Amino acid sequence: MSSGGCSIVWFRRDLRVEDNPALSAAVRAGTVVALFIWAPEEEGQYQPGRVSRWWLKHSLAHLDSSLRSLGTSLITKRSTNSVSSLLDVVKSTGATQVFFNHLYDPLSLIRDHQAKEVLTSHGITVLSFNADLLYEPWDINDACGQPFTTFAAFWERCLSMPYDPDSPLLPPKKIIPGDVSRCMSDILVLEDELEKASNALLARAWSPGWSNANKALTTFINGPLLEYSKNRKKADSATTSFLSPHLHFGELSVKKVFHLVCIKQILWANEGNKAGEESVNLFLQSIGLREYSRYICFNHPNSHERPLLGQLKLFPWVVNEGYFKAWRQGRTGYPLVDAGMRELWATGWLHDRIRVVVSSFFVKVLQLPWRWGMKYFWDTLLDADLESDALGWQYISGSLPDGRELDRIDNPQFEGYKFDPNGEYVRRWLPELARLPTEWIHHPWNAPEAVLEAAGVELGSNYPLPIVGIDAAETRLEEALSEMWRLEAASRAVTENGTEEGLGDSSESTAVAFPQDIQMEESDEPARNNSPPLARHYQDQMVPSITSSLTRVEEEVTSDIRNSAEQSRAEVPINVNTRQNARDALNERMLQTAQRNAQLHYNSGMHMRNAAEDSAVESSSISRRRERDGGVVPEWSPSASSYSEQLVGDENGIASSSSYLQRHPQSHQLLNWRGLPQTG
DNA sequence: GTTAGCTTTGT
DNA sequence: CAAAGCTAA
Repeated sequence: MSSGGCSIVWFRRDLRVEDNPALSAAVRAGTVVALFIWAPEEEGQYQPGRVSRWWLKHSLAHLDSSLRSLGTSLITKRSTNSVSSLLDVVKSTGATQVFFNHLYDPLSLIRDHQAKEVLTSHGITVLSFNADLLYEPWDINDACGQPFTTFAAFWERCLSMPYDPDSPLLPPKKIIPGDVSRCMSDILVLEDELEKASNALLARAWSPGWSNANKALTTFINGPLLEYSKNRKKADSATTSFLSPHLHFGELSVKKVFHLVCIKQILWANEGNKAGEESVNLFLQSIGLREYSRYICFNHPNSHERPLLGQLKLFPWVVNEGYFKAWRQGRTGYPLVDAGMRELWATGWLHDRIRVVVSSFFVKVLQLPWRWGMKYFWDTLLDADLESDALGWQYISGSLPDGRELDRIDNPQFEGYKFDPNGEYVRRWLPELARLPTEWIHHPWNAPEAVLEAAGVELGSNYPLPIVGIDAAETRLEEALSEMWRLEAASRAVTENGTEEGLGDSSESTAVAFPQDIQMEESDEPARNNSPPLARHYQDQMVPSITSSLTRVEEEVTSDIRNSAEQSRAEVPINVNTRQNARDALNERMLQTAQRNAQLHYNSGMHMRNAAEDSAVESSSISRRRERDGGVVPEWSPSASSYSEQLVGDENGIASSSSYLQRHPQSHQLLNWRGLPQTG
């Protein structure tokens, strides 16, 4: 009956009332319906894991109570199709506008575009905003108007932009509720009975919710931030910001973090506090990496499943589920790695340094396919974040132009003495090694028999011997790299012979199916210090097949692939599965469209900056403009869009695109590791 | 104390 | 590879 001007605010990973541009815009426009849609099936294989859902549950409750104190409440919907649920809510509330904030992961890019199209075709006004980043990805380009391809250059540009990030918005003082009398909330089941027991521990260490996020920020800025630079090497870290899960769910605005931290930096700079200034720079850099992860994802929407440097597609990963299991359980025989993996399993948390240690070990010593590791992180981390994790794993696995070289193996023994010099971290998480002297704690396999005996360590029985020696790993890695170059040369030869699709298309991601039985057996549970055992309930995190399912059409195909992959899992196919190719082509088209449309849809919601800044984008990709809601809204047209095509890369996707490589002088460093043979 | 030359590290 | 850190004259 009411509301000519009822607006829906579609909350996603922006679970806050403060500095939430979509919410503020809706409040300004009139009555408001706050909506959250839970549609995990849409995320394909990246459905949130147990701890992630635990966080979400509490964050939503917190948001709801904040909204209630402002005059409305959160409508929740359980759905398998966000867009149609959105439309249902529009109809049942009589809303005329839908506002939401941007996301940059590949699935959201497509879904949000669909949402915009469908709603617009129903005569609904849709506006979207930047709530997640300091600057939108399309605002950060090099001198030629191209996206950056190395982090340092990207971040330097961000920090020297001619205009500051928007200042944070205050929370609304009051919200006038829309008419939801015909719109019932669904109860969301984000945690089942078995999981409750496991999750009970989490609440001791973490407090989800936007106002708790603000408290965590204040605590950090007034405390550990000052020593951030000094402490960053310690595995045992009460010294990190602990903001990542808050940031993942958008409980905390990055713009606000940036703002407050910069103010602190100015203060310290005035006092001549060098250490403080340095700490702020380092902390901001980690914020920058988060920005960069979105930037990479937007520019290369396949980066969660394809290496950005093409030759990695042909790397002969070791497909060994035994290794994978040992890694997950913290039974690799390398104490620092094992301690990290057990901490991850027990708490859903890992210091950034240790994430690098365990993932580097995974990729370089075990030589397992990095996407397996990434998926495991996704399932177990409290702050699991697709964009950040993709960036991290690509960095580790040598598939970024500015990442670590693949042939440099980090030795967990030496890293142990660097990050955990007194062995305290290892002792906390590996009780079976607790009595070992520090001298041997990071390499028990070298310890004299008598020492081991005195410490109650029986290698091979209560603590494993290293499952792979570092020397053996180095040898195998070199061989693998030669093999990769051999395949790469062969692939190039085929392509140059004029064959349409050569080897190059048997992408690594499709060749290596994810193991199906990721759950750990009860009996093999790693020992854990004095925490009560967590109930093992992992079915909900069972890993599906290899592909991201972007569409329903595709999901059908996916199950076929799963079956065929079962049979030949250990093989890196030499020949291209034609069905797979068709799927890839479909994906490619979807993504191209999505990219193009993302360009459109983001442009249409963005706050206009100064004209000069925008003109580059506008002139290349926008042909018409029209007025809407008093704002100038650019409109995209295909004929004018060379820009978005470049973002996608060539027909082979991001990974193998020569254009990507061409823009990377450094990539050739990768190509030249130790003069590996280019042929045979 | 300084510094060339080597090792480590870094997104 | 380049910058930073370290060592041995």
